[in-house]
This record gives sequence, structure tokens and C-alpha cells, in this order.
Amino acid sequence: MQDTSRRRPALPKNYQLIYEIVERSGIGRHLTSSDIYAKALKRRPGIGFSTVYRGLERLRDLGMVSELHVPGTDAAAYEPAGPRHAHFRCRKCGEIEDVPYAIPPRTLRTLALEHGFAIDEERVTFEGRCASCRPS
Amino acid sequence: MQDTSRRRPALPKNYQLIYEIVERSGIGRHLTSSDIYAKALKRRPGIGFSTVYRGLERLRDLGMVSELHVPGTDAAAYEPAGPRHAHFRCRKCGEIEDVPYAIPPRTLRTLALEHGFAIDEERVTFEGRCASCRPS
DNA sequence: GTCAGAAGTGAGGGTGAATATCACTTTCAC
DNA sequence: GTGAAAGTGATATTCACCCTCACTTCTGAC
Repeated sequence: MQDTSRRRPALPKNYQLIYEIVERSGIGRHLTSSDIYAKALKRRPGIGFSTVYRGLERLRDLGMVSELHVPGTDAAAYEPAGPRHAHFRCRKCGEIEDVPYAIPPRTLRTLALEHGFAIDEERVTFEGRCASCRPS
Repeated sequence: MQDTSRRRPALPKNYQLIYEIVERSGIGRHLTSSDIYAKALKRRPGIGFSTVYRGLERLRDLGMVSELHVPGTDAAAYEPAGPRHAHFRCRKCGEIEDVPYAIPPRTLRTLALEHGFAIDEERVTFEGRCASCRPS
């Protein structure tokens, strides 16, 4: 048990700012930490890179933003947490699109049961050619 | 048009060695490039890191090995190409397990049709607690 | 065989994301 | 106000990955 009456840290202002930036970018925008840092710098000059990193880490742990690691890109991308969905990355233009697909809960449950593990999160990424880059 | 009759390069010996190492490790072993380099060094002293990297890249492009980018790990992992499957990563012990699951082809086809893109590859990763680390 | 061009090789360095450290500042409960 | 905990920004470090370059090896033509 924890004494929650005493420790009730509100989200620090800087972290709120970071969340706001990610949140306003909208689902599907996939900002990198540098993008976010650049935007944060405009609204709060002097803010440090470390703070942005730490903020994103916190927000991720709180489940408020999702961290994306898409193969073929070097930096992690962030988007506001939302309904589960998959991502598609075009091998030609590098564009990342959201795909409204999630593995059915029943399937997840079955897999978890069969293997004895507990699934907290699923990540689905597709690769290929997007509509514009596809040979017609 | 290319003159394919003239260029028919066999897989260089070093690349064969690298493939052998990955292949013998077996599906589900998930070696990093450093692991592979260490093993290669034993069998071919003096081999360079660059060669191992290049070899893995080549083998990946040839579809002979699969490259894995699991969130939560820093380095890419390699395994011999085989039947499509998903991966599970334990958040506590970091262990990576293979999971015999693939998104049904029909679903892929539908998604591709709906969005107008062509899917070459799918990557599915689960995160959670493995059987040993799970609170019983 | 030998010759030329292509491909492969190893060393070393560069890049950039991510993380650690540290001294300083702010916040908050009391 | 006060003290402890949390947050902050600068800086340094680490590490995977990639690039370049000079050298060697391979291969096919003759």
C-alpha cells in the first residue's frame, strides 16, 4: 500500500506541454522526439532536450502517448494514445500510415493461454508500397 | 535490361559463413549482429565487422534471413527465414519468444484492397510477461 | 596464363538516437 | 517558511549503424 494522500504529483507543466504537442498533432502524425523538441522550444524557449525525452518517457509509461518503432526508420515516433491500430510503412517513400486493424481479442486470449504468457500490448506493422508508389 | 548471362555472382564465402551461423542458430534464437560477428570471428579470424553487416544486409535482401526490430531492444536481431510468425517480448526478463501466429491472408488482402497499398511484409510483436515472470 | 573490370574486404571514422550524470531550481505538504 | 522530493538543462557517453577508402580477390574474355 502506498500513501497516496501525500504524493499526488500533478503532471509537470513541461510534460503537459509535451503532451499537448503530441495530442494536437493528432493520431497518425508520428512526430519524432526532435520534432517535438523543436515545437516545444517555440512555446517554451530554453526547454532542454532531456526534459522532452523524460516527458515522452513518462507519458508513454502513463499510457498517454504511444511510442512507435517502425523498421526502416531510425528514430522513435510518438502519437497520442488512441484506439489500437496497425501501421503501414511504404518502402519507397517512407510514408507511415495508420491502418485500422487490431488482432481480435479472442485470438490474443487464445495465444496467451496456449503459451502461458500475459499480453499487455500488440504491435502490428506492415511494409510494402503505398497507393502512390505502387506500380499501377 | 541487364545482361544477366554475364553477372551471376555466387554467394561469397563469407556470406555463406554468415548464413550458416544464422541458419544453425535455429529459428527463435535471435542473434544480434555482434553475436554473429563473434561467432564468425572464431571460424574466420580477421573477418571484419563490416563484412558481417554487409552479409546480413545481403542475406536479408535475398530473403534468406529475417531481420527483427523488437521494441525495447536496441540492436536488430536475425534469424533464418522461415514460416511467418510473431514475436513475444517479456517486459521483465527481456526474453524473446517465437509465437506461431500470422495475420490471415484474407485479412491482409482486404486491408490492402481497402487502402490501395501492396503489403510485402507483416510484423507482429507482443509485449507482456512471459510464463516465468508472470505473477501467478 | 594473364589481364581488366567487378565485386568483396577490413579498418577506421562519422552520425545520430538514446541514456546517464550532476548541480541547480522548483514544487508541494506540512 | 522549511525540507524533502521531483523536475530541469547542460553536458558527456554509449552504441548501433552506416560510409568511405585503399587494398585484395574473384571471374570471364582472350
